[in-house]
Amino acid sequence: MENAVECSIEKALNIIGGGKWSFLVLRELFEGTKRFGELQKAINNISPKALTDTLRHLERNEIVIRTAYPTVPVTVEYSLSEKGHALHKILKEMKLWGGLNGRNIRGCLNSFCNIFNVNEPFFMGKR
Amino acid sequence: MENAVECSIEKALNIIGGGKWSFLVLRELFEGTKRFGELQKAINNISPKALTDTLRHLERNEIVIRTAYPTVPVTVEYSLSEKGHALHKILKEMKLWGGLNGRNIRGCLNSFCNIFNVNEPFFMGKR
DNA sequence: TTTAGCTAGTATAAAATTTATAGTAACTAT
DNA sequence: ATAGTTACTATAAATTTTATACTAGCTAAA
Repeated sequence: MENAVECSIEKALNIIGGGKWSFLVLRELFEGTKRFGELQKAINNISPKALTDTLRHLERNEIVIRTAYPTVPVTVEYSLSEKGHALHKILKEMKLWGGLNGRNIRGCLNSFCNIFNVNEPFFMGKR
Repeated sequence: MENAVECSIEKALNIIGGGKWSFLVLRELFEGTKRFGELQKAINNISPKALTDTLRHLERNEIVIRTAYPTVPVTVEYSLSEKGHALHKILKEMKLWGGLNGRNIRGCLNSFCNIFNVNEPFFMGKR
């Protein structure tokens, strides 16, 4: 277990989270404070467990702040810490790139697949 | 299977790859053209299968260009396409953030775990 | 002429992670 | 009493990732 050397990109990735949902949770929280149910509705196909795990991970890494209010039933709000807000530039560049380079590619590949009757090549695995 | 709506961030993430290795492969390729063996050596703990899968994925999405030379044994080089180069800004911001916010956190948490004898809280799962 | 070594991978099974599904507490509203 | 709310947890099943060994097609050394 030699974790000695770790570049800044690895550091960032490890803190943000290896999971595939972190960036999408962050995307939602950049819009402002949100509740569990709102996040679940906004993020397509995320399971409550995956959401809980992602939020806990981000919380432990001081990116997300969890605030529980003693209402009935309990109300829990999630927001970004300062460190979390600092991630905005990454997301911004990602959005820019996705907007410029992501156009129709998925649709094209899906069409390709349909026409030639081959496996969906877009993701590395099945969904 | 409704893939109808997809924000730019999702587009970017889907193209870059859900896998946990894509960003690290990209990091290496920003340094210039590299070969399979070089990438494997440079990226800690990546298995040849994971590397192959990641490279194929990036290739299919036109981010990485694979060039095979008919030498003996065969020589294969991987480099970034123009679209791949355009990802540089994302990586740059990630590196910046990681440099500023990633310092010692892992070490601190590991120490915390040792002292209080709790599970490693840094990753979402076990490694 | 066996032996080992190289590159760029595959094949397979085992391990780990992620998902789906159902269920929980502790209430409120009807 | 019944259904509905929120923020989750538990469990097993499905999927993904990893480890391990193996391949082709050569070269270079002993």
